[in-house]
Amino acid sequence: MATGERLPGAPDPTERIVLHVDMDCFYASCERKREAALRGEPVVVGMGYEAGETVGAVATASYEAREYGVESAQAISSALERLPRRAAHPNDPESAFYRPVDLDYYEDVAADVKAILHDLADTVREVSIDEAYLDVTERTDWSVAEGFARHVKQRIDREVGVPASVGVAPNMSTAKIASDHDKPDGLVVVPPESVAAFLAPLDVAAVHGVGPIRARELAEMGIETAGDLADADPYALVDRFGERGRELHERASGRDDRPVEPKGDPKSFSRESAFDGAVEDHDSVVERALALADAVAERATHENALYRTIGVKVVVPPYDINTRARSLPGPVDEPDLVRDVAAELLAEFDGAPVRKVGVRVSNLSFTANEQAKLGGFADATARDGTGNESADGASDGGGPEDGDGDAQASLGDF
DNA sequence: TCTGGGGTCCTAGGACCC
DNA sequence: TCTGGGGTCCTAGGACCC
Repeated sequence: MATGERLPGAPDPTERIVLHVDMDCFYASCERKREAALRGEPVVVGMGYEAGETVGAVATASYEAREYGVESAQAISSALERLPRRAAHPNDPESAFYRPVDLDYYEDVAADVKAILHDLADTVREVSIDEAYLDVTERTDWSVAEGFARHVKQRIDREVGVPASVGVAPNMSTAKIASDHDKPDGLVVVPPESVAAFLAPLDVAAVHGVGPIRARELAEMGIETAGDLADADPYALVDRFGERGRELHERASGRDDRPVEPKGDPKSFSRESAFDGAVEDHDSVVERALALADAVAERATHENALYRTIGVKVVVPPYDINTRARSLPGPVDEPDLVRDVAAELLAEFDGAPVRKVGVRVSNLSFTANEQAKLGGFADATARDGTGNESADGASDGGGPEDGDGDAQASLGDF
């Protein structure tokens, strides 16, 4: 069996020290950072709250707002039912501050946080705007890992002013579960010898990759805790869930050999937009799609990405998701083609009621890379891409990602 | 809770190739 | 002619995550 097999000479994965850093209700924390009046109050950040807007959802709710049942992905109307706007009820503590999503600002704040993380670890995997894994095996030791993690939290709080939860474990999967375990402002350390005991009592849903559907299927198999999952027959899991089944079994058992490595180039860019209710007028749908096509193409151009596949997504009532895609002979950067192909793919849905439409480009290749490979261009325009790829200091408009040229701030006290 | 927006990975079937 | 086996690419859909 695969358990414990390693290539000769490979480092023992059980000896790694991995941190998962998860910013608490990040968008709400950012709003609080620049607006002190929001501190300690229920805050809801979302789309569709502006005057005249009707479709929208909660992106992030502060923990105070969550107490009232407001949660992310919730429809605007539901959130407002639970917590009306503070503006309309100035003296009612059972009301919330609603703020629109301001992604540019959150990205600025996130960049400050990420700079600290890169300073504190040799390897950082930025998973999303508010989440990252750090391999700190070379920077600390299990005996002082808790102090190290506390230092990470404190630096973020002191230098940026937003709270984070941190999990420490011998691998990414367990570290992630650990950071989730005591949110917000959590700090959970799970040393190698405690992994199994830590995971066993947790609900299966705590395992990354178990959503509502799989949780229900697992329950039907009598599997309710991570311990049950770890004890289950892996073949039965593979039967039911395919390769995912094996993966879930490994994660629930606290095994995860994936190295912490920087995220590679993105695989796709997409934009989508919901209508207020279902729209039957095909021209309106196409019109919306063309705007999305332009936005997607612009994004790709800006990221120096060529695309070979263009696709659309059409959501029809009640909530059926249809996707159509077409691949081109070779990679291109041609905004007009994105428009044309999108419109053609949508023709099939002429006459159908449409709730939501989206446009996507995929099969990406990055021109900066290819030019570098061809070796022709002496210019130093290195990559960037949303992920990162700490090249030498280049950062175009996209995502400033200071390559850790001058890292090593030392953490004296450890 | 009747549903926003941006992503990732996996699977299955069909076409096509050797 | 009666039907093997391996592989790749493409499309569509599903589940999940933040």
